[in-house]
Amino acid sequence: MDNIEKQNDFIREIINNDIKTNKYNGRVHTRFPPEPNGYLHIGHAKSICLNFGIADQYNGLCNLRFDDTNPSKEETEYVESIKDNIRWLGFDWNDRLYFASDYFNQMYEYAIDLIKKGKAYVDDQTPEDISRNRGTFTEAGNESPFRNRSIEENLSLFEQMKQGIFKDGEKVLRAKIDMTHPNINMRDPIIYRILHASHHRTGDTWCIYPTYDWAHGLEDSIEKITHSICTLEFENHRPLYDWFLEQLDVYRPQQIEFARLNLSYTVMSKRMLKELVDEKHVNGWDDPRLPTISGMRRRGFSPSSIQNFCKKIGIAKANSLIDYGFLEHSVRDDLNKTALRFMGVLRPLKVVIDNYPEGQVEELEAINNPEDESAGKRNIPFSKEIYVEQTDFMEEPYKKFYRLSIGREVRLRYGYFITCTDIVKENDKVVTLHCTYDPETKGGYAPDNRKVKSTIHWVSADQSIDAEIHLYDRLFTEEDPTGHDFYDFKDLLNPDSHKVLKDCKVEPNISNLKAFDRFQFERLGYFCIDPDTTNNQIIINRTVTLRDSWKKIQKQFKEKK
RNA sequence: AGCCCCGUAGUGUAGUGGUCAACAUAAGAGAUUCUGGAUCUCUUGUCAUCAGUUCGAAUCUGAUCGGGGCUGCCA
Repeated sequence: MDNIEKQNDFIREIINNDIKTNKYNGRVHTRFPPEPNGYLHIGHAKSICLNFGIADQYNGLCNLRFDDTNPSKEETEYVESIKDNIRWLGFDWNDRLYFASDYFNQMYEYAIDLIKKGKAYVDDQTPEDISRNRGTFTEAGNESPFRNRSIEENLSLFEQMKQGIFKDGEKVLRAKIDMTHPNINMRDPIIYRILHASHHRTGDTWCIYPTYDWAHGLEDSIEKITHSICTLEFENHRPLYDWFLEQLDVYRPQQIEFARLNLSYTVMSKRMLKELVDEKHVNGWDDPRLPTISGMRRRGFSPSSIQNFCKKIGIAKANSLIDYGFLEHSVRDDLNKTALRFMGVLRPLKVVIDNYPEGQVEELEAINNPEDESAGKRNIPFSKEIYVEQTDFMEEPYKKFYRLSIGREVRLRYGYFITCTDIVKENDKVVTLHCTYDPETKGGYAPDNRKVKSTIHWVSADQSIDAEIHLYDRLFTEEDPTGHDFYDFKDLLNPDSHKVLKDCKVEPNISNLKAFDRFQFERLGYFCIDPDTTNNQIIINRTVTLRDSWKKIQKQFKEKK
């Protein structure tokens, strides 16, 4: 709560000022207005946290409103996924679920009002002519030959548009502003177009649909929004937003723009994400490699890690590119405090403890979360044959390698000290380690207080269970895959973004977990149970590795060579 | 080229005329530790440039340079 109070940015500053000057009688009412034409991504999460967060902070309200003004792109599937995602993130719109399509009648009436004021006209020009006559950045546009029709004619033509007399593209309704305006958006923008398409909610009731510019401000006005927060590309539309509401003489919210989120090594445009999904470069909208909310959930991100991330990146008007590492830090930070710990071996290497009694199985006590005592303890089975990680053994160790090697003693986490005495190779590959254990070191402590250089994780061979573990890496090989003029972003996909490990061994307690449960495999990283898990096949996704200073040492070692 | 927006450590954000420019993260060094994790300490900036206003400028003014957006019947 304290950090919420302290959170400040230029938008909250505007709100503070509006409250001070009593601009909206102290009211704060925001909205999150997704178009249901795709799945939500982390960029939307930033906007959700902003809009719902502001409402919370100021004891205001935040509406969920679907901006469904284009029937050709929108689907009910997306509506449901968006609602699920917002709820999962931890926000609630209560009973304020709205659709732009709920206001189609009202928007139509407003359009008639605008025509009656002599501020809108029906244009018969072809799309090509309209475009040509709009002018360019440096040249003014030309007025349409249909611009000065009488109000009566416009009214009747607009009525006929609504009745379906005309074909798509044959006529449009335009605002009558100024064809020489330096802001191209003000050069008689189109506010209604003919689309003989079935709408996901209104069906075939309408064949004319409002454009964004016409609809958005009206939606905000109807809902008595105070602060209409959107992204930077709408900055040049603000004069229009204000113009419409002023002409109509209705309640006026204020539009405020902020910079959208860019994350390195991924793409954040719905069009591109849809392309990746449709062309099967990824396995659906919830592919764990995608920055979609559904994908991140499946990958193992927690709602609070995403909320914290959004809070920490801040709100500003400067375009920026956030390092993917910052997102990783946010999950680690959250999961370190909350995730239960287990042991699992990704690439098993068999270890036979020669002096351990044949057939004996003992239960060893392990701590569930060293950061949270209340998480308690659990037992894990130990026996003569165990698996350790292949990478925890080196036949010819680097100078700074502290783990297993012939003659080396290490601690098995929550187990015993073991010393490697011999190795077995097949085709030059180490397949089995022979070790001895010190019975005095049960639980991981040596009575003589001798130290051991490292502690490694393990699972009992017979008592472990099999699992398929999926490892993920960045989706693209370039920091900004859309920033290249000569490459299509899909040419920059990382071919190694998804690896499947089929022979993993994990401790038996894992079988108690259910789909989407998040946990840590000690020393490896944070993981999550994949929803495709069945009774005979456990599938686990790796969210992120632990910070790995060994990787750095290794890199330095290789560079020195 | 016209209009609009933006330039503070590698990255991101704060700083709204007055102590050594703050915080987070990353990187590097050290301490500590039964996760090479976590934790703790230290190190890392011509505040885009130039000129002006002022006793005093990251903060105000102007110019320049650099980045982004805008010519859908998309949002």
